[in-house]
Amino acid sequence: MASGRKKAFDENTALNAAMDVFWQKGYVGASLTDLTQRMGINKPSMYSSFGNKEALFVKATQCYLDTKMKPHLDLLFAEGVGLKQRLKNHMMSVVSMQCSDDGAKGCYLVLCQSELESGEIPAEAETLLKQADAIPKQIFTELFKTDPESIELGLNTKAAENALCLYTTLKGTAAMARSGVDKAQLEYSVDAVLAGISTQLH
Amino acid sequence: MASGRKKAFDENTALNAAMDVFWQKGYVGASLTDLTQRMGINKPSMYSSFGNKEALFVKATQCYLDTKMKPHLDLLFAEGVGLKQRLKNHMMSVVSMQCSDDGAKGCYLVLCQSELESGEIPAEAETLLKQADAIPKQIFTELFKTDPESIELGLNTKAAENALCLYTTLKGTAAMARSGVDKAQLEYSVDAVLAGISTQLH
DNA sequence: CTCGTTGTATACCGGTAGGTACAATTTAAG
DNA sequence: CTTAAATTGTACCTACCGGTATACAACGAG
Repeated sequence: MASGRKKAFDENTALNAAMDVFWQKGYVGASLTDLTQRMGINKPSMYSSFGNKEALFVKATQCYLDTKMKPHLDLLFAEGVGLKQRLKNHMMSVVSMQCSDDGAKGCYLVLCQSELESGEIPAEAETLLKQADAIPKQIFTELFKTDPESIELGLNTKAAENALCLYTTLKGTAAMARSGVDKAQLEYSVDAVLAGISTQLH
Repeated sequence: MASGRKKAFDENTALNAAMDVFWQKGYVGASLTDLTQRMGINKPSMYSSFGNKEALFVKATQCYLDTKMKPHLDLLFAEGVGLKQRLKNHMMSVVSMQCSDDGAKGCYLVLCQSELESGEIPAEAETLLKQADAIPKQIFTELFKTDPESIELGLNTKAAENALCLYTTLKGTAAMARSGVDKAQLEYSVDAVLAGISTQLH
């Protein structure tokens, strides 16, 4: 009996705002004052809705993976597009987001990496970040191994190797974007890497 | 008259220790407790010798540029070595350092980049970091423009463009190394980029 | 030795971090 | 309207941040 006062804010909207703050400042750099202000709520509301800063970070990270990272990965599996073009589309999509003016910049995962290494991020969030970090690697490798076009081109033997090369290059673009490198330069880099791989395999 | 007590520590050793801490944790992440503990001194000694945290950071960053960054750049100007080989030596040297077990990892400049963007680094240090960030770019461009072999290969017209590509790729390797990518993979990436550039120019 | 100078050690300053106790307020069931 | 459950805002907790006042220890000149 009795079901209490209604929430005066939307949890999902608030979570998106928190994601942006973490994305801009990292886990340690984002203070509760920063977070709650941008979320439009006060601290007790945050604690009752999300648990604590760590739990909020975990949920915000999951939100990033679902809404920001997945669209890029989907381009790798677009139907009716050749392997090479899909790879390019995928990488250019990442470059494009990194260089856009709206929203936060830089790779969420790369941004948190230094905090991971110095042990400033709690255990549960650390596990999630490491799992998320492994996703593109797995997908790239899997794609190279199972894609018909890849096998036809004789790429299967060097699949893992090439997947790793693309994956590392892709991760690099995030750091470059955050260093103020512009879009054209990044696209040129992506082209160069793709050309390099083609050369080595033909 | 009277010349006071002698210092019980070596300033240069202490500065190197401070550099390592900043390198691992960034400017904001490195607390005075972290710093002074690793430097083997207490806070008043640090303040009397270096001024404050900001001044210490500026000196530590200068130390990084002189002792860590310069050796890599020197490889670009080695005598009796071809341009392509010098570029490769230079990039592999960076990869090698990033993947070594001793000392801190990652690019000092990339590490501090997020703090730069969120305005957490004081003005003087910010200027120094931005200048340092521009050095490799300038050197790469200059090298492409003035190197006889480069001109002979007809690279001069696309010099700046290629320099930027190499520069961005190089910066990317630092982020990759910090993400746990191993040495062989990074070397493979460097090879791919160099191959890609050769393809585009011949 | 005395004395001024310099470095070291401890304890402390105001400010802010993450987190919480508590009272006031809103809601719906009875 | 009463009442119990849930959310809200304010004020506060301890811990640590960068920075410093102060007392003490080590030195060299005279």
